[in-house]
Amino acid sequence: MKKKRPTIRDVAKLAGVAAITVSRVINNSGYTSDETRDRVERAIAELNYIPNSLSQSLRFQTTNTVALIVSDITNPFWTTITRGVEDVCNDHDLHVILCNTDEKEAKLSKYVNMLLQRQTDGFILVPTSAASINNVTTILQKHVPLVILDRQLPQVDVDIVRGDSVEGAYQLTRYLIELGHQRIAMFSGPIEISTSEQRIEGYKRALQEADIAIDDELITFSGYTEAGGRKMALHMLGNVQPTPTALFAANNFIAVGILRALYQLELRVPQDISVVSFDDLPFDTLPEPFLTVVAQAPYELGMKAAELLIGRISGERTHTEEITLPVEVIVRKSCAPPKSQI
Amino acid sequence: MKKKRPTIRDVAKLAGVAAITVSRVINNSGYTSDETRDRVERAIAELNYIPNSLSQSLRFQTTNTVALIVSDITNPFWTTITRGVEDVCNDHDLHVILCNTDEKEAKLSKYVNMLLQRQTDGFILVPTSAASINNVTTILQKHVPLVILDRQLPQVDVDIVRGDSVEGAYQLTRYLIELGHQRIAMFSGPIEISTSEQRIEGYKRALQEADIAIDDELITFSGYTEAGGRKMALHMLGNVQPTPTALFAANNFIAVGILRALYQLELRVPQDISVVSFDDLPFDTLPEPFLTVVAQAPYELGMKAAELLIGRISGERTHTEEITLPVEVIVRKSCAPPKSQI
DNA sequence: ACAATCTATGGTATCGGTACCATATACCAA
DNA sequence: TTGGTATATGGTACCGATACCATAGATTGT
Repeated sequence: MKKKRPTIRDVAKLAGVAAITVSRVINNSGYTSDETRDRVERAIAELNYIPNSLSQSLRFQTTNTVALIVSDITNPFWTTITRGVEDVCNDHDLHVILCNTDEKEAKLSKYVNMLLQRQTDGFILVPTSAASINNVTTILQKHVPLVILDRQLPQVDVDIVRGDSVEGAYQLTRYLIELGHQRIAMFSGPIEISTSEQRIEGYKRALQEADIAIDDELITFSGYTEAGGRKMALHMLGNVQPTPTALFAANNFIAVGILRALYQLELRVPQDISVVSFDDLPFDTLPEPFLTVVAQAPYELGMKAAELLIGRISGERTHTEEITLPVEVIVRKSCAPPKSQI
Repeated sequence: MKKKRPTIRDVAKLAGVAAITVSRVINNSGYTSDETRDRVERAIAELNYIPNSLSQSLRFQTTNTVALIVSDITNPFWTTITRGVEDVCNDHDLHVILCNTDEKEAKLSKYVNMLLQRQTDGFILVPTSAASINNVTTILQKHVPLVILDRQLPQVDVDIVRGDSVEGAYQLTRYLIELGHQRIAMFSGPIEISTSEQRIEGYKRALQEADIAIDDELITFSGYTEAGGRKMALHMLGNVQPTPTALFAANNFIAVGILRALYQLELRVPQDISVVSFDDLPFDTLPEPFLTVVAQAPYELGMKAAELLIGRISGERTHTEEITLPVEVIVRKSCAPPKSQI
């Protein structure tokens, strides 16, 4: 015997007016006499009435809600992006629904369907793999605004915001080469994801420019996770000869796995081996950050994506945009010249 | 000239049946002949129809949505809680809306109002201060299920899940005392928050038991932030005499600020000064975590909160529950006996 | 053979808020 | 006085899905 929440008609009855009059008072639209306004306001206060935005959304065909679908908010890279998206959206009275896919295509599909059913006004989405194209086209078919974040999808004409993976990987690899490294291992993320490919591309380009032969044995793949990094590091340092003198982690969590594996192998960083990472990791080492990284600007990525999306939603923009934000190498203490050269 | 999404009536028209028949096909309710079912399914496929859950929610008076309101998902403590909540909710086909208050009462109010208007089925909420009681009663007045997380509010009869702050602070302080520390500084969070009070209470109790006089100069307050920790540490070590030999951070972000301040002051941890923290901080120092902490189990906190909430929503439970989860001291490397005693 | 039951389908009202159109009074200008 | 406009309020339909009741043919039991 739960008491039902009061509706606009309950307020109207109590105030002795029609429902539409209450609506006018609430929204300050049309004409209302001071006296009626007063009575209505008293009735609203007495009943503790709040309007039901479900019915408003149903009428207006808009929910003022956008979805942000990322892989894993446990990673500070994504939480920072999230804050960027939220801050911009809140300024525009848009609410953000946050979803984690854990890089699973099935979870992505589930969320996309759910969110479409709920009449979400727009999507900011991180594809989990090339297969995400199905979900992307599902959204576009329904003419719902969509911005892709971080990872490219081939052959879809859609807005995208991302960091410059190729350039970042290139610069970081060059940095290692300039320190004297020749055997640099690349610990990549999943093979079908564009950021993986592009980071490998930048890595290869830097090697080629320096006339260093590319050894495919030095490139391995796994998830963008600590467990993946650890596994790859243990394998690489146990089985590949000659042993690499520097390790390139394709993201921050992979770097964590690598560092932990190296510790277990009793290899010191940077004295015995150098490590660099794509993406920064706050508090990677206290009191001072330790990892040399190429950092994207995640907050700005989120902001830009939100701005693009809002442009679409408002209808102010109709041409597709591809935004690539610059990255920055931050040199810290995880690298040294290779051991043999010291 | 945006094309409108197809409705159930469009499907019905195309299939040559009534809307209600389409509804029956979709929901597998009532009777439908194989032939009709076929026609309807073809029509659904052709139009790419998906049902509008807004109207369903309006009818059913339920949205299958719960809100999780925390202070800041940048802090891994809250993201981990979030994952616990999400995992349980997803198992029950509930969707989670995540909101950050940044510890600001105004943001909390804004979210609570918005979420109530959207007919959210339940709330899991971290109060920002004692003033949050207004928002809490607003929710309870509307008979919407609510579980308070992490921080107690006095004089409200409401479900709550939290870690054992008093006991945790007590144990951590005892640990320091056993190492020989007598002057232990407490870097607390905001003064009106229950976890602050309780951690101070545990700290004081341990001191009293050891017959160590409580020096109010050794207790300072600020936000649960890195900036707060830094500021408090610089003040404490510059102005208070005799200087404390051990520092107690009331949360992980305060600990970060402290460690960075100590680095700036060229004090080594633990050789020159010991540091402990409430709440763990993943990757606080790579490759191996460094801080000695008392850890709550954030994932479990989130799970428990979600379970309590679901019990309320389903109506299976009507009495209020207060759950206090145990905490655990994790000794690592940030503490040593006080310098003078070495 | 006839009622009872099963199977299949549709009409209408409803959830809560608001757009649209209608109505009615007051006031001013010509 | 007439007409036009500003002010104030209400009735009805609609957004999309579905519960409830109604209808009607097919099937079964006695």
